[in-house]
Amino acid sequence: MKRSNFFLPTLKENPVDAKVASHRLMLRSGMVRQSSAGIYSWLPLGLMVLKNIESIVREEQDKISQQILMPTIQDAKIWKNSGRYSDYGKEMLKILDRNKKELIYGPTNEELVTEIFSNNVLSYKDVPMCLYHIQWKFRDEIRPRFGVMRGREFLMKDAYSFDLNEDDAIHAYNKMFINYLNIFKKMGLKAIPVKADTGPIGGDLSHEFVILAETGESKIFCDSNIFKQSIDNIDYEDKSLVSKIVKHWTSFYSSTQETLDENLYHSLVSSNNRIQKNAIEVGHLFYFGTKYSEPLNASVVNEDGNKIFVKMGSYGIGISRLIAAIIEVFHDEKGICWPESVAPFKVGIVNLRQNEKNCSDISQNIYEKLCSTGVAVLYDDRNEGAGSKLADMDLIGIPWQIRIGPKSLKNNCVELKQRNKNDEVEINISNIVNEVRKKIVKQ
RNA sequence: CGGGGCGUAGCGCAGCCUGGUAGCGCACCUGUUUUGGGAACAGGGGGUCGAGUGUUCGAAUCACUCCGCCCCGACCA
Repeated sequence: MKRSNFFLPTLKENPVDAKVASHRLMLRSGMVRQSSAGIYSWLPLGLMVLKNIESIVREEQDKISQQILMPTIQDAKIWKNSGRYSDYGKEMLKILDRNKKELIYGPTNEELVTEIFSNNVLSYKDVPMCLYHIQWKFRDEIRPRFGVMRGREFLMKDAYSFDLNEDDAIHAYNKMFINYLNIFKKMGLKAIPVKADTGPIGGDLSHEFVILAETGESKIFCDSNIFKQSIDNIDYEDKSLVSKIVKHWTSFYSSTQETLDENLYHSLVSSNNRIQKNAIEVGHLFYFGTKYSEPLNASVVNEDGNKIFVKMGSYGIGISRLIAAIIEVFHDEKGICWPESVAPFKVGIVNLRQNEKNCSDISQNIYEKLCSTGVAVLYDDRNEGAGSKLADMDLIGIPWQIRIGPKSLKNNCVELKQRNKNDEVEINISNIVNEVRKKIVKQ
């Protein structure tokens, strides 16, 4: 993509309403624009990142679940049947259609997915089943803030598992647990599972996945050893291995403010391993058994011919919130520093002297070669001052920068710089494309 | 929902108290000179002053009503 053709309205100055780094940087880098309180439009750069995160989530979830797509608008009736129509209260956006039929804009999908299941799955032979979808949700938050971190409209991946018995259901829960660790790892994040409150979703087993960040809205308490643990891809059908891994991860004390047991915390974690920090919640697992399957009559007939209600769990990841969380973790005073896996472009070319033919020819040439090898590259071909082009490139956070100017062209070289490192290296023009490709593949 | 604050050009703000032709910086357009960390000069465009009602010869400015947005508290991916 050439910058001159790319819709990227960056801002030099800080919007006064944006209080946290991620919000400020998302506005300044032209990723989003606010449309209403807690409601945002996604501009090309922001949408690219959103799609990248979505792909990572999809790739992993496909290993243990099947993707569907449910509507944003739901019939209020199923919410009345589950009893949540009133429980959810004012957070739920209620709508009347032309026939005065009551609809809602979905804040989550337990009811709807349960209805789909109950209407279409009748036999124990069709479970276990796990379905997920990635869809916009709306929760009429009392106070939306911090940009997409706590928007009212947000993109969420939510998965739902259906099992015959509690043992199988826990296995589904555990698979999701490990799947989440892998998802966040792929985004360069160190997410930690925290024992959690179940909130209005309900149930008795629940973990939040959180990312440590100054601006996080919840406080967590945990054992620092949890950060030293690693996760690998595994065979999800190996029930005992899955359970063993989850047991291992949950053996380290971690809790939110709400579930903190101070005595237990102090007895299990030595004082120099205790971490008490702000964190951003980016994922949540719930096991809630038959809480929805009973009222919504989601049952299957088992081997003995008896009708049994399925045991369910639900599992969310805040896709749009993750962007904010990633920026909170990966930024500096100049702007965003994207992890490569989610970066909108892998490489940015900064032509420092657009109106010198030599610089422009070489820039254009490198740009074309990188494009033709499938590298996502943004070429800043505008006729702007070098300073402003460099500052802009730093702001939008592309991981690799190729800087092309007279200084190094004298040596037949261009400069390669990693966004989050200070050193830049001169590389011969004839090698630059291969060098960059090697670095990108290696990561 | 309680408490506080703010709505004037795309962004940041002044003007309002004390009513009298709507301003500044950045951004944008044209031209020239520039170019290694957000360039300089010259010229230019852009506003139903959040909306409505009232007071007045006259309202961005005063009064009332409504709306929107932000911040602080109790809920949540």
